[in-house]
Amino acid sequence: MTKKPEDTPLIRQYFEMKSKHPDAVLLFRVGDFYEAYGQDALTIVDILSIALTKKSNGAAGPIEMAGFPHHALDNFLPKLVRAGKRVAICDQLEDPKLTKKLVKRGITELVTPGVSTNEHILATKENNFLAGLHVEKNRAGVAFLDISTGEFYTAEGTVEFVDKLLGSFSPKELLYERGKRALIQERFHYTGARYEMDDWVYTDESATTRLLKHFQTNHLKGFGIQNMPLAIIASGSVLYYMDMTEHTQISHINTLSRLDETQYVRLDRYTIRSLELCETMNEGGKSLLSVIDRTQSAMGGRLLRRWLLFPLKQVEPIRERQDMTEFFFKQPLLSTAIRQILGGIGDLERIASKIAVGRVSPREMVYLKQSLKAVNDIRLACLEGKIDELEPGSVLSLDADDVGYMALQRLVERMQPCTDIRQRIHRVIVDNPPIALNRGEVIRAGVDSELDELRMLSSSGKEYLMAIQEREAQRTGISSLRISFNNVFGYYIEVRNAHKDKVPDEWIRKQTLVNAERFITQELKEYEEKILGAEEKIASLEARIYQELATDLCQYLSAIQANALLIAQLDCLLSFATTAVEHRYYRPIVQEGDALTIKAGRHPVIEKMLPPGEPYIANDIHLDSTQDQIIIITGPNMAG
DNA sequence: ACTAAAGGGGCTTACC
DNA sequence: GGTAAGCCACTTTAGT
Repeated sequence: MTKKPEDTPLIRQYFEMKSKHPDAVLLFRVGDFYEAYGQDALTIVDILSIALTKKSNGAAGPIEMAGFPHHALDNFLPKLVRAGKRVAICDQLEDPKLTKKLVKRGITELVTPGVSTNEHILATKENNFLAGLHVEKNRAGVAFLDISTGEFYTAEGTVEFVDKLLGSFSPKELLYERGKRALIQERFHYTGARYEMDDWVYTDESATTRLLKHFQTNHLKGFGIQNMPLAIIASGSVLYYMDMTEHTQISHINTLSRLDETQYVRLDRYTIRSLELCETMNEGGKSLLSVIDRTQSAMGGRLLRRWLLFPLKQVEPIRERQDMTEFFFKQPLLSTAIRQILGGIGDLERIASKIAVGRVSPREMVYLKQSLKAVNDIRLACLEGKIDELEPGSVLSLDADDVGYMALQRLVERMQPCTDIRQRIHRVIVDNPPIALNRGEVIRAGVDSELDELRMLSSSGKEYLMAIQEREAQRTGISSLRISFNNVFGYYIEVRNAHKDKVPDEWIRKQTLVNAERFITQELKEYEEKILGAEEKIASLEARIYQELATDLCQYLSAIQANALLIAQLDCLLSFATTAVEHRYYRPIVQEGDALTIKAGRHPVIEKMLPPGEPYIANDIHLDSTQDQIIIITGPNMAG
């Protein structure tokens, strides 16, 4: 009888984790490295072009292995995701020092094309939507979620309508019920990453429960979807997927917006593509978006793209946008000031999301503080005409009766000063913190007395080392004697070879370099212990205080998000005004009816693509539903 | 400018 | 029997 050769405990642990997500590549944290074994090793070697090696695996014989240090995850993870892989990240869950056995490990995140908070995977001015789809007969429900910004939308309607939404949102990943692959392939024109989930997820009850629990509410009326069973199921399936991919801290997803069929012109994917709204079909071309995008902020950029893909249908909201654009057009001083301030505003939406998922960096926190201050500056500039950024102390006189200004005021008044958040961050975090939170200098002095004491201890220890250096230099007569630090020996005394003979007997030689020798002494090691001990405590204390602040900020997420949306709108409107000035665009008169009249019209993209010096020949167009229903345009089809 | 070692777990091998 | 030393991906850093 032959016994099946046993894997070693580590490899067994790997395949245990692997069995939870068999369709994902598993990156397994072992010490400083993320490792993959067996088939996964072969896969990542192929995608990442790294070396294949092997790991001994007891009686079962060596197993394929590949890996990279944990700090390189940001480089490699996006490559795997872009190659269409689902990647399960498995981390160590306990301190290896506290156990003699194999360290406990667990999957902390499943990264997929549609679920990513990693900025190396995300495009700044583009959303990263995950879509959930549910079809029944001729109708379908759909939900779109961008976990990196917290935006969550849903809709229900004919298959044709939902297919158009898929075209406009262009999600990076599509979820649907297992077994419906053929049906979905036949009815929808989606080509990206897809994932099938169990049928029990697609029941009204399971979805409703999930939505109510997530939003902590008693009914779905507040979202206006109580009579949209397919939309409810689609939305619920998306939330289930968050759970499944270990994204459990998602309090930034705090509302579900119903996409209203009646408000927007529906564009299908062919129209979007052939009009080259966002992307061009040929090399070196320009999309309409790239020609008109003068937004300064990331969220403005994302909103402009959405405005372009969801053209308004109703006259009133169009006019309101036009009024505000015209106001900016007529106020170059204010516009310039605001544009400048906008340029200094960070990605509020994505910072808010990072706070929620617990991955905000110290530098992002300071950026948040500065950005919220900038929001308030814009508020004051628009409401009171204060343009300190441009000319300190000067105040513009704005026409209070201007319809555009009134609309702008209504928008800006909703911005929140967020003084609380700004003060909290300011009180706790230093002005120029490091990106990462590992070795100190993040928390401001005076925040915590224990921290201050430890810092004193550490710095006085260092001062004492300098005193030792001076004393020993005098005692031995070695003037070039230096005390310094490295990770191998800690603190040591370095002596140039020229003075080798003057070294006292009690010094312990540790290392010989080409033209110097390194020694330690009893005294040095004693102080080293004090200093390193203090530094270790400083690091853990700082981390604790930092986490407290980060958790505390979670209660303000919706205020930050509200500001982000208002800034995005303002940014888009200002971008329109900027483009209008630059390209000499005119404000079209929009009214009910079906006539279209263009006088001396120019195609925005073609005009930009002309070689320098070549004039654009503008042309007139008139179309309506009674007299001039058809016109024939000859030549290259570039009339727009 | 170039090279070698460290980084940290787990496993094997060598040695007492 | 236990313990110490060697190994291993990639990147960074220290040392030539």
